[in-house]
Amino acid sequence: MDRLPDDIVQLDAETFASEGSQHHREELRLWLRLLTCTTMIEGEVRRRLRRDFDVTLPRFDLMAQLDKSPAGLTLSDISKRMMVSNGNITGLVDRLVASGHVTRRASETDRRAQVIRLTELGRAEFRRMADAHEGWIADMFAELTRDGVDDLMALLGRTKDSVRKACCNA
Amino acid sequence: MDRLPDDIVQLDAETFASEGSQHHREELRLWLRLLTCTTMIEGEVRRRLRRDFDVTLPRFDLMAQLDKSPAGLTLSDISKRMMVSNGNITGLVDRLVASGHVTRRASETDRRAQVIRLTELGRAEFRRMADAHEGWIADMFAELTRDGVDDLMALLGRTKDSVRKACCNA
DNA sequence: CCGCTTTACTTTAAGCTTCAAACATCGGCT
DNA sequence: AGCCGATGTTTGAAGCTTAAAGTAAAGCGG
Repeated sequence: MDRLPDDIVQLDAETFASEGSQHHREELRLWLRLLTCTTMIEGEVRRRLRRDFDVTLPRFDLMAQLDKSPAGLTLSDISKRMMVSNGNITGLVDRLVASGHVTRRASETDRRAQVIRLTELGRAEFRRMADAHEGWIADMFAELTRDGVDDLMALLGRTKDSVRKACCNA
Repeated sequence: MDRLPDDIVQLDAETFASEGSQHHREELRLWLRLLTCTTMIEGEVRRRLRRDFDVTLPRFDLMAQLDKSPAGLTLSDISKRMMVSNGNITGLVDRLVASGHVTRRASETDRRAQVIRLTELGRAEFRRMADAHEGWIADMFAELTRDGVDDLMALLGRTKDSVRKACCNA
């Protein structure tokens, strides 16, 4: 019987009126923390890529995708994998072609599509950057234990599934 | 004495030639997964903010900071809290002033600084958006258990500390 | 009080990003 | 063959973002 007042208090506090119809504070805090972690790492990687290799993060990311697919990728492929809009990729590729890091060539099977590939220069530069990059990332996660890394990996896997369900309702 | 060979093997594997000087693959995969989660959520939030409220994510984020600080914030405060460059905030605030969502006023104690505050319109609109936003986030994390949320929170807390040490060497 | 460093902000150039609209091509269907 | 919805790409406008350089004011140590 003396449990009830506690529940009421929780819903009745001033937080209720000012916050919204439900208390999803925990998830919100979780999201903000997730965003903070990503922003911190991303910012540092961006800074170091520019400082050490004079390259932007989007250029690096695009080259990373191409490095994983030696047969080449279409603009749409790249767009899906990088999770950015397709119009974005057009300009990014334009600039990478101009600097000699990638090539565009017409697809042989689809006259709408173009296949983008790393040039030798592009691949060589990417390898150098990727080496350094891998070390930076390792450093940033260095304080996590082996189990910490595994646990985080698993939890983020579940998060990804959860987000996918909520967004694509699939 | 028989420890030595193991260390050599570690550096001598074929991963060495193709990957870099150490195998930090796990951390790299973890980072990519973290980035994927954030990108998915951020993209969906951006899309919904635009669709339902015709507002951009940076504008929403800035208003969120101001909502948390009713006394107002200087441009530098905002810049630090949002973890974006200071030049960025100038333009963002300009546009928010133009649309009547925030006010700039000179600081009374520091003639260099300006205090930015939400207007009544800004606060009202932010509240509406924040309500919806909180629900969206809750939905996206809905498949995580209570413990999952707590564990993730804790692990990301440790990650944040680790990143901070690696970046600011402090 | 002067000079120096730091802090607050603005400006510019270059690049990134999205969205929406336009266009070409593809593939299936009749 | 011809239509039609889906897919691949480009374009343009608006806005976001950073880095770097510049101005102004604050604060500190002589």
